[in-house]
Amino acid sequence: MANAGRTSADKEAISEMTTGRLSVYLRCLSFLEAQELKTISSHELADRFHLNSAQIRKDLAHFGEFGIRGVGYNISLLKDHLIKTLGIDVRRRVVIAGAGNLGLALADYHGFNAGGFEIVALVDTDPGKIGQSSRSGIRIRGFDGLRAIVEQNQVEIGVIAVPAEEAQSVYEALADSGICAILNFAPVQIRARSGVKLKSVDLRINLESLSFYLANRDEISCVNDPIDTSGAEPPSKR
Amino acid sequence: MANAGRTSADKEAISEMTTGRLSVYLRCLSFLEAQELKTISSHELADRFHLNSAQIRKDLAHFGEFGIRGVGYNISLLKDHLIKTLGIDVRRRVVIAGAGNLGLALADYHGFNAGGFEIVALVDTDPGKIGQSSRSGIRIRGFDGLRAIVEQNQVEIGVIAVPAEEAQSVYEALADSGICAILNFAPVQIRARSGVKLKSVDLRINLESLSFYLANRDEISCVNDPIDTSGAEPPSKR
DNA sequence: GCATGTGAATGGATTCACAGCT
DNA sequence: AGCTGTGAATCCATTCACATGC
Repeated sequence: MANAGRTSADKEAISEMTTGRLSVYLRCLSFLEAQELKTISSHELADRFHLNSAQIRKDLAHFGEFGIRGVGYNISLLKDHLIKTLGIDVRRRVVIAGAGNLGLALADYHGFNAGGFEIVALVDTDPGKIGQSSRSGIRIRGFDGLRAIVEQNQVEIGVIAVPAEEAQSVYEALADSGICAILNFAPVQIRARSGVKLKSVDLRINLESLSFYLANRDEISCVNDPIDTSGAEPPSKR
Repeated sequence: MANAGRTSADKEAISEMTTGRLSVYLRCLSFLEAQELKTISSHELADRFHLNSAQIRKDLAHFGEFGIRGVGYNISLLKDHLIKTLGIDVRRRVVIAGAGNLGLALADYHGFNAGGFEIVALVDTDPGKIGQSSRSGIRIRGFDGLRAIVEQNQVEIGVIAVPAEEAQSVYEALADSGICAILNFAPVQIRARSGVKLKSVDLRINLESLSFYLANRDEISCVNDPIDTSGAEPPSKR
């Protein structure tokens, strides 16, 4: 297949700030495409979705020249490009560790079961849960069977949805099973091994942040925020 | 009540980066307190939890002088101080809009029902759901009754757990009902009104970020990340 | 001596503003 | 003309390093 410009093969070290925004742009583009729009300028995109046009251009420019000067960006072309860049043009299989409330909800969460992602199983140690299914039909299997599940289904992503105390050992087990990208929902700082990407989301922190606002709003210049786009840690300052 | 040093009454405009870390420090301190430790230096705290000691000191210094030079910080004193600063020394009541998978899971999620937060109800428009309860017993009530629920229970925080299309109007309804701090899980950029704090969490973005890593790991200097601490938007650049 | 609290220095990320292309 | 792509400028966050106080 002929590939205009470069592929994403330049090793410029893209920041997570940037990649997070790529996801946002992808959403915006899908929305616009659904409205039959053909092209859009970075300016209009910025206006519509409360973004900054220069930032959009800069983010996109990391991955090749994709706009047309004087015109803007072709919506569906750019969308496809972002899908490829984000690696969700191929199916990414996911296993969720922990079939508690959160794990079950994530398994049935539409955003986790569409657009390139497929949850192949939940795993849990509780014998009472094993063999059952989530509402939408994702099987709950034994935690022991993890490695087999991962191998048979080519699972690439693991989600940690277990209590804080177990999170570290579950991380290890997921990593041992061959998974090398892990999303952690337990409220602990997991000690990550190199080569196994870790991303942590702490739901409680967000509530606490709102509480802080409520407690201090008089003295605070109220600032609202866009979708959370994360920050990265300094390259292994061990 | 005598109040050593200042209270949090200096209007220095604390960044959300900072407040997010306060939550992290609070976790760490609770953990240490459970181990009967009495004091800790910023250095040791940094070592144990992979943080930066100067940053810890700077973050804490925003809220008064709380350490003792040559010694460190008194763990339980500092912990109490953080709890007050974060405003979770008083009970913060929460209502969740949307009794789908995510809403139900959040309602039963331990982190949302402890440490100062109390979920008083789920609300939904689906008549089939109204009257039922989540597994842990949170009632599902009609969306119409929102205002009454908010007033009777002094609800301060709203959580949006509805599909993207409905998120904006649910935001408006929550704001109209008197709530002024809202946590949004729908994958859309909500247009916030001033005076009503909005924080958005996009779960899908995190998966996409991992997918990006998988698709580009060869060309990327693998960097792992700490707990997501969010970023704030420029002060109303309307 | 040791650890805090903080100005100064560094490092990133965002924004500006314009050269260059269509 | 209009809009992209990008160096330069700005802003903000993190880190350093030391004066200050226990």
